[in-house]
Amino acid sequence: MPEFQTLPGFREFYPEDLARRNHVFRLWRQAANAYGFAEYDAPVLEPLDLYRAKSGEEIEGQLFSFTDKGGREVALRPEMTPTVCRLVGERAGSLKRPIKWYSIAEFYRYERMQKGRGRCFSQFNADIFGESGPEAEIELIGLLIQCMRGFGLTSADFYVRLSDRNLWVYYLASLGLNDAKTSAMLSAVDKYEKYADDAFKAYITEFGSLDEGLKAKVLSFLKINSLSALKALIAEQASSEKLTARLADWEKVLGGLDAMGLSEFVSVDLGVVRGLAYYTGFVFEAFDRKGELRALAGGGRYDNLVKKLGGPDLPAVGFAIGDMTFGLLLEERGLMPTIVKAPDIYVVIGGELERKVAFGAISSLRALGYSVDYPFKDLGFGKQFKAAAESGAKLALIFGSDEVAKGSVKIRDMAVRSEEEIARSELESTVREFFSK
RNA sequence: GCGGUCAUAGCUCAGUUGGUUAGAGCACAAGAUUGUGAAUCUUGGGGUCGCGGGUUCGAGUCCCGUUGGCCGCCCCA
Repeated sequence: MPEFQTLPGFREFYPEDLARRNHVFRLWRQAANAYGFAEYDAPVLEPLDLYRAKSGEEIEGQLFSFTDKGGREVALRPEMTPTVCRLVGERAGSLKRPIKWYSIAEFYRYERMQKGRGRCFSQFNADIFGESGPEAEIELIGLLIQCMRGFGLTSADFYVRLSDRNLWVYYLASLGLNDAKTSAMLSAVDKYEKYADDAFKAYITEFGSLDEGLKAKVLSFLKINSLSALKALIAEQASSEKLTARLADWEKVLGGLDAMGLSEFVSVDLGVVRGLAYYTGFVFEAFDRKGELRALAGGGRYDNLVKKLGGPDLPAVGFAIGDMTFGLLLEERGLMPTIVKAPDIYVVIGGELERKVAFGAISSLRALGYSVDYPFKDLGFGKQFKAAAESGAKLALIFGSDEVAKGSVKIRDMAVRSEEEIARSELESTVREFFSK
């Protein structure tokens, strides 16, 4: 056992682990690029107040926070949203809209570890600022789906549950609930899937009782799982113009996603409201179809947050995918590749004299961008060919005493085990030709 | 913050009612092998048995504590 252990909940990435992480990041970047999002990054350490302002004082218990040597209260970032709100807010006046940004970054939360959750993790974050209409939701949900589809996951593997806090607020208002009751009821809705009727306990504690008729209406709304069911319920209880008007936004979002060919990935599901109070419209979460894992991704509209954090009034919608649960899903589906780091070329060297000649060729091939490896110590040819085969190189070059004396080099195609002797002057062009096939 | 469970080599594990110097496979390295491919054989490095205390003539083994892993609860931006 090493004297100094890794801090609890932190991860180390040995080369194979990092190769897998890089693979995930690369496909996320590819998806974001395809959707026209620009990548940004920002400090890992932020003023503690940034998170207090967004989430309240109680957030501090779950942060890696401390006082720095200048007496500043700081925290390792637990999420990207406040940071990106600041970045965009500061330059909102000069950024072309819509502002479509993404980042891939590591985050830190001081909490208990569980499957799919650690104290440090990476997230892909994507946000659209400056568009209040549902067009932003279409684009963002499309990107979310592509971020998973790009790995070979299908609609049999995951889906996005789409809901809307506006609908809930309008609906509860039409049932006569005030703001306090609405917020308590949303919290109950959020918990209903897990706790069933017990989810209403907090509401009852706070407001004395829960009318059975009201509860039935809330439950029937919560169980809506299609646009037609939503329309029917609203038509039946049409007591709010806002509700009816909101249906047009739903038509747009679902219609847009359908036109993109993505409707099989999206379910209407008003049982999702997300716990966070700052969401102001559509909210969505991605889950594995089997329901074995915690949420893969989550997001929604937060039109008031940029302003709340000191920026201009700027509508926004965003989501994040965490790397831990997503990685578990890829592994379960056998979609996490075993990435083997192999050089293009392995060089077999006869001895000390030949090594000097070989170094010239190695250096020039490397300058051309080929990945070239060779043994540090003089080894028998048998060992070297074994090493060449184990390295995974596609080509082996042989600088033995015979070849060096003749000014030639043998070039061996490792896959078909065929060899050809060429003049050293032809090496670069021969290699180039081989790899262009 | 709470509960359950586990901890022996880089990895997977064995280790008798407590008894000599803690083992195996895989992996790694050297040699057999100074001109050709994942084999084979030989050899080697690598352990304060998570850490600390206790019981005992004697602890990897039993007891207590602690740290860490895993699983769950709370929470989940």
